[in-house]
Amino acid sequence: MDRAPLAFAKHDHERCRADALADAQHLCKTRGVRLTPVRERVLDLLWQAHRPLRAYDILETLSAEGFGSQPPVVYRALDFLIEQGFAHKIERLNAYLACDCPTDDHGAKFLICTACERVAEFDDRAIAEALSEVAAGSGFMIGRATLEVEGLCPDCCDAEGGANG
Amino acid sequence: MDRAPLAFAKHDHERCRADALADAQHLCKTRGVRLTPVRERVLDLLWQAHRPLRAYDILETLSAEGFGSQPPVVYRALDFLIEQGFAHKIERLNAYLACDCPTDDHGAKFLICTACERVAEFDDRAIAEALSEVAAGSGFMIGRATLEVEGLCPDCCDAEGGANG
DNA sequence: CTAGAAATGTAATATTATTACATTTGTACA
DNA sequence: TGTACAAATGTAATAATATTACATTTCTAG
Repeated sequence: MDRAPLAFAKHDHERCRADALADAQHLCKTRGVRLTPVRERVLDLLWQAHRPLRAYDILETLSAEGFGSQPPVVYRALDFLIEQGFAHKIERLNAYLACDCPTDDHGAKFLICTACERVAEFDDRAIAEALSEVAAGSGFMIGRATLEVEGLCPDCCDAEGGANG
Repeated sequence: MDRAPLAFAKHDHERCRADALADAQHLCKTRGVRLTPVRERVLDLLWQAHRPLRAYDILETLSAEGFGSQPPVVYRALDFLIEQGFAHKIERLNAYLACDCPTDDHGAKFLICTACERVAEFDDRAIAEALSEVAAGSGFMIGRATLEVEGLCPDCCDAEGGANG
C-alpha cells in the first residue's frame, strides 16, 4: 500500500524535518516575516514529533529551554505558524501538527488514527473540487476548510482485522 | 439561489423544529433509548436556536429551568444527542448544532458563515465518494468524518460584494 | 540613534470539559 | 408488590484549553 499519506508511510523523518525547516526559513525571508527563535523552535518540535502536539506540552518544553512560561508564548508561536501555513490545528484533538501538504486548495485534510493516534495530512483534488462545486451551487464563498477523518490507519487496520480483516 | 442548504434558506423554523422533535422521540422509542426531559429540552433548545449553541449557554438555561447546574448536566445530554445523531459538535466553534441531515455517510459537513455566524449542515455525495476513495486507496478505515468550511454565506456574500461582487 | 512597529514576558482570567462519587429514577422480574 | 440492577441525574472539584491586558524588549526604517 504505497499510496498511504506521508505520515503513515515509512520515510526519513530527520530528512523531512530538515527540509521543512529550511523551506520555512526561506519562505519567511521571501514573505518578509520573521521566523524568530521561539517560532522556529515550535516548528522544529512539531516536525520532530511528527504527530500532533498539545499547546501546553509544547509550552512545557519551551519553558524548560528558557523561553517564556505563560500560555501566550506558545499560542502566539502557533498562530504565526498557522497563518504562514507551516502548521495546522487539529480541532478534534485540540492539538497542533506541522504541515506536510504545501499545496493550497484552501483546505487542510487529516486522517486521524484512533488506535495509534498518528495523524496524516493528505491532499485530494476530487474532494477539493466537489467542495468548490457545493460552494458555487449554494452561493457560499469558501474561506478555510478543514476535513478531519477519524478511523484506523493501515497498520492498525491490519492489526485489528487480522487474517480475515 | 434555491440550492442553499436549509439553514441559509428561508423556511418555517417552527415546523422543522416540531418535526425534528417528533422524529427524535420516535427514533428513541425504536432504538430503546430514553429521550429524558433534560435531553429533549437540550434538543429543543438547539432546534429553537437554529444555530450553534455553546455548552455553558445551554447549561445556564437548563439551570434556570430547574435542571442541574453543573457542566456534566449539559455535556451528558449533548453526548447522548450526538451519539444518537440528533446533534453535532462544531469543533471550530466549540458549539453544538441540531442535525438536519438525516443521511449517514459517516460525515457531518458544515458551512460556517464568519460574518453572520450562521451554520448550515449540508450533504454531498461527491465529497463522500471522494473521501471513500481516498480511504480505499490508502488503506485507511473511516470512522467519523467532519468537514467544517468557513466563509461567507450567500446573504453575507451579497452584502459584502455589493453591485460588483 | 531614535521613533514606531513587532515581538516577547508575565499575571490574571475566561472558556471548555472531565472525573469522581452520591443519589435518584426507571425497568425487569422474583 | 417490592427488590435488585442498570441507567440517569446532581453536585463538587478540578483539569485542559485559550485569551486579555499590559509592561518590556527587540527589530527595523529612516
